[in-house]
Amino acid sequence: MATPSALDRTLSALADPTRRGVVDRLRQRPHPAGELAAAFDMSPPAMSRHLRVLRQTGLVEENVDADDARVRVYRLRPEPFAALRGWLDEVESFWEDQLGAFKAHAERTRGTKPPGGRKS
Amino acid sequence: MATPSALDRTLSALADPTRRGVVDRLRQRPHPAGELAAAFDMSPPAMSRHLRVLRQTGLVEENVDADDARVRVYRLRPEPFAALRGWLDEVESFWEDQLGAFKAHAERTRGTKPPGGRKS
DNA sequence: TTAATCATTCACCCTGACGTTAACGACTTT
DNA sequence: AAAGTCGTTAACGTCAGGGTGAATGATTAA
Repeated sequence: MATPSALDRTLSALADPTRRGVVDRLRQRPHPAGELAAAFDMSPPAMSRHLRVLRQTGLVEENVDADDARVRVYRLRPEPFAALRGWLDEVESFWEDQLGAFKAHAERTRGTKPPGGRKS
Repeated sequence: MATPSALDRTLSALADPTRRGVVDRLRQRPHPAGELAAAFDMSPPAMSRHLRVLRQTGLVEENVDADDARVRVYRLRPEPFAALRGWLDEVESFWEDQLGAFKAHAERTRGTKPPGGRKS
């Protein structure tokens, strides 16, 4: 594939347990990179790469700590989550449609079997 | 990894473009495995493996066609999507909290409308 | 200035995921 | 019964993803 879509990258990023753990942890408060590495019992390079992935998908943003410029503080960003929700809404509208069609059908026919439409 | 969580498997399954394409396609109507393989220009074994992944996470279900027992028809299942939505709601509550705090602050500072609380 | 700290990138290994072709089982058709 | 079709599993090759330790850059502490 030419270039993975934003949704591709968002879902791949969130598929990794470590990265989703980071997201969950950042829900509480922003964290420095080193704290995250320690929290997940992982070497700094490994965590750095995870954070880069999250950064590249826009799931987190990096800021230099005001008191110590060596420290990079990470926090969540909302946009990719909103996009994921948008896709999920679309998919789940499937069942809304089904339910609506079923209700309409039931109302028309009164006490018959659910729709079993086939063939294209 | 002891055993990947249901959310892990759901997100990994959906991270693959082909599998998400299958999900998108199944939104229209149920499809036989062969139709899906053809639609994505992919060998039957490759599609079969994708479908197995989707099945194992509960994202799709397999049924034998009523007219031709060789044909396996796949359709979407709602549960894993609901679970994903649940997690997404939790994550996004982060910003609701932020917004709530901001609204509360604004309300303390000057007089504004009260927040419409919505908790699960 | 020199040493220590924070986080990154670099070079490398290694497992797992995805694709292919070949073989198989189940069913349908002739 | 024999041949053809649908879909799966088996065996194999390839490549990206994720881990490590070493080296680098930037900043702070001694």
